[in-house]
Amino acid sequence: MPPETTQLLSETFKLLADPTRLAIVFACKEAPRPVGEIAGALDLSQSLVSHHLRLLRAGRLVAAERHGKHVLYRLNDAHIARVLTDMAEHVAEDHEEPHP
Amino acid sequence: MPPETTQLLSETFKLLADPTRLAIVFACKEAPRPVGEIAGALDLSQSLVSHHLRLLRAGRLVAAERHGKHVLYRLNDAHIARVLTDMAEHVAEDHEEPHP
DNA sequence: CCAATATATGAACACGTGTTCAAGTGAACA
DNA sequence: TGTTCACTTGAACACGTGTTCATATATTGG
Repeated sequence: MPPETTQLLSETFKLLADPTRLAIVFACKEAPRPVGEIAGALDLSQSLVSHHLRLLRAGRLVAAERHGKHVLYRLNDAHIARVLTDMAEHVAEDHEEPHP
Repeated sequence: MPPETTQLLSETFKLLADPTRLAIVFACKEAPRPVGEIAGALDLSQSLVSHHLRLLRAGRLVAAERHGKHVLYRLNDAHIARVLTDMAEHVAEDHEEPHP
């Protein structure tokens, strides 16, 4: 495992490591959504959502596409969706240790 | 998507969001390894590795098992391994935009 | 071209967290 | 039993980063 790969990987995980940003990612998981709609749905300022989307786009977790006045954001590829699903399943598993 | 789920998910991703910690996780991906061996392989202090493993264990990303003097650490479940694999594939994809 | 809507950007503040150094447990073997 | 090896824990420092407020860019309609 080369250190530069570890570095890049950790930076990508870092993008999912903030609750607000993660909520934004989930918000455009099913269908591409414009910034304002995401902000409205999550009750966040447009500015904040835009800042986060900028980072997410830089890390290639989401992709943007312009439609008239709106800019639609979507997940970048299937890997991301799978990572989200698998990690969601992980945390969904119950935390119980078997009772001795 | 309930906010508490988003919170928990982001905290889990946060554990993978540090290069050192991520390297430690990868170090015990194939086989369970004692702390000292991980520290040696990655050229980190035992203290630092132990601190990180504590967090990783709290987040149930790794599990510990005592073998005599040594404490062996391994990945907690298959979800984690899959998340690592998928994300590694994601970052491995080339960053090229199609040339217009 | 001007107004209006939608998104992006910049600066600055407040806060969490990775790291180190030092000292504390705990198991094993003589 | 006491010494040594393997690991854990605590305190303290330095640094990155999420958020807000204010301002800038871009695209459509009149």
